[in-house]
Amino acid sequence: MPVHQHIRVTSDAVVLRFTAKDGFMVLLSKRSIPPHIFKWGLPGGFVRNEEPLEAAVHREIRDETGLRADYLEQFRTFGAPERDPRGRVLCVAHIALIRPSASRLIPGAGNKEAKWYPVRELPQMAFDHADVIAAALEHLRVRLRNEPLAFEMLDAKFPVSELEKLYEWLYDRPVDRRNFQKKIHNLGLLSAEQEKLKHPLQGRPAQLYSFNRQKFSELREKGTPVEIFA
Amino acid sequence: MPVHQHIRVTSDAVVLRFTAKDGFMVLLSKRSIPPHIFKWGLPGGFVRNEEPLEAAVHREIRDETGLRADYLEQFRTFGAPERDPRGRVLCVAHIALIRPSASRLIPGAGNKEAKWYPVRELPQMAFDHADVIAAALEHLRVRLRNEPLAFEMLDAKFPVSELEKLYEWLYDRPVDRRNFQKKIHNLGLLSAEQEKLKHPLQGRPAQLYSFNRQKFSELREKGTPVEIFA
DNA sequence: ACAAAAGTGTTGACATTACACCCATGC
DNA sequence: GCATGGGTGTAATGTCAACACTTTTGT
Repeated sequence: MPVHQHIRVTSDAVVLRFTAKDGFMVLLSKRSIPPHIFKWGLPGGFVRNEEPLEAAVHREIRDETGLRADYLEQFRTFGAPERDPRGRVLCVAHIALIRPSASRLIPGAGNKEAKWYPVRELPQMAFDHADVIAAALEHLRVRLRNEPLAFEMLDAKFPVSELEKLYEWLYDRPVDRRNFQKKIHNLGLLSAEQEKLKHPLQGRPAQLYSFNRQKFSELREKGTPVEIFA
Repeated sequence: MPVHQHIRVTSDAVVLRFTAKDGFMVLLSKRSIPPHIFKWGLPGGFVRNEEPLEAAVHREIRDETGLRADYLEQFRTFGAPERDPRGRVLCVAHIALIRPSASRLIPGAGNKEAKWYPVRELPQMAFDHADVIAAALEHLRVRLRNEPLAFEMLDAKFPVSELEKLYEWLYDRPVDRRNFQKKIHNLGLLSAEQEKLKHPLQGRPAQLYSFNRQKFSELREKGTPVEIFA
């Protein structure tokens, strides 16, 4: 039991939101203290001694931005010895997903200056946080093929096209609308809602669907392989 | 920058090996000090202040068991506040894979008593290490579908049946021998070797193959989806 | 009427499943 | 020659990719 070990630990989050209009956006907060003062960094910070890692992330997101993530998952710990100039600091990195309707930043709700940035146009980043974001997206690309995480980024009711565009954006390739609809409907994971999209900017209003979580669980229980996206 | 944070960090490994004869085995070392003295635990230990996480794992595996892992990958950090009675101790957990030919334990090569245990018949485990092993296997089940990690658990030259049995064991279901061969050969990832298996216990000697890593990289580069196992 | 987005069906290519017999070797 | 595991083909089915026109709405 080493008395001499001196490693500090932060719990940080790559908070992501998606809209067809803006693509994937990541929530950053401007650092107000050194090191890397005035650069942008991931919401997060030092874990308290008795605090679970996930609780720390939720607390930091709330304090720095006023938001509450709908989904949170740890994905990797960054531990390169030189990643923080203050000394050895591990970063337990999480992916947090938030629905567009819950992602509005209310000025003054958090203690820091926080802002959504397009994932493909990041500002000058603190520490190795650009790497962390890149790793988070790569992790998502793996997870979204088989896990219904995309639905954590959409509002409760959504048009199929929104889901499709999410996948198109993430894998950066065009998807055939007809084939996508066929596949997603054959899986039976979507339930049609009464309503149609109210205010399309242009064009025919879309049918709205919700994710049938129950159905998904049933398929999983039965061991049916569920591949949402190839 | 909290002077009051007091969290210690270990880097631990679920070291796995596979043979058709014994299935998946995990390398455990017997604890010689409290807490959980005389129980079995994962090889691993406290990270040094300037030491990368992976280096710490390799060092601990070597010191405790005398072995050297062929493949090492971090997969999750366990951080529940009460998981260690000594106080807050995070466990950065890794999966390590080792080939059968490199997995023989030489008594006295490590400082501790180390032993291979069948993954399905674990002894009394220290800390939450049984959970860590379960999570590692679940992680492997996801990774082995698309990543060529199975080849890190086989010797350089192996019969197809060995690969097949590895997948059968991990996913705990029978696989059709003919279909498996067809699929794996169509992917083109195996190169036939000159030799055949020398000393089969019984039956016809098997053709030996090696993993064509180059070919795999080419497919990846081209963006061809490579699904090794459904 | 025009612009914009939503909805929809068929076909050919390919991949997956299910299934049974012969082959090479050691004893 | 017998026991053991290795090697192989075909037919039916299901899945995926490619492809274009019509519908509904707002302006």
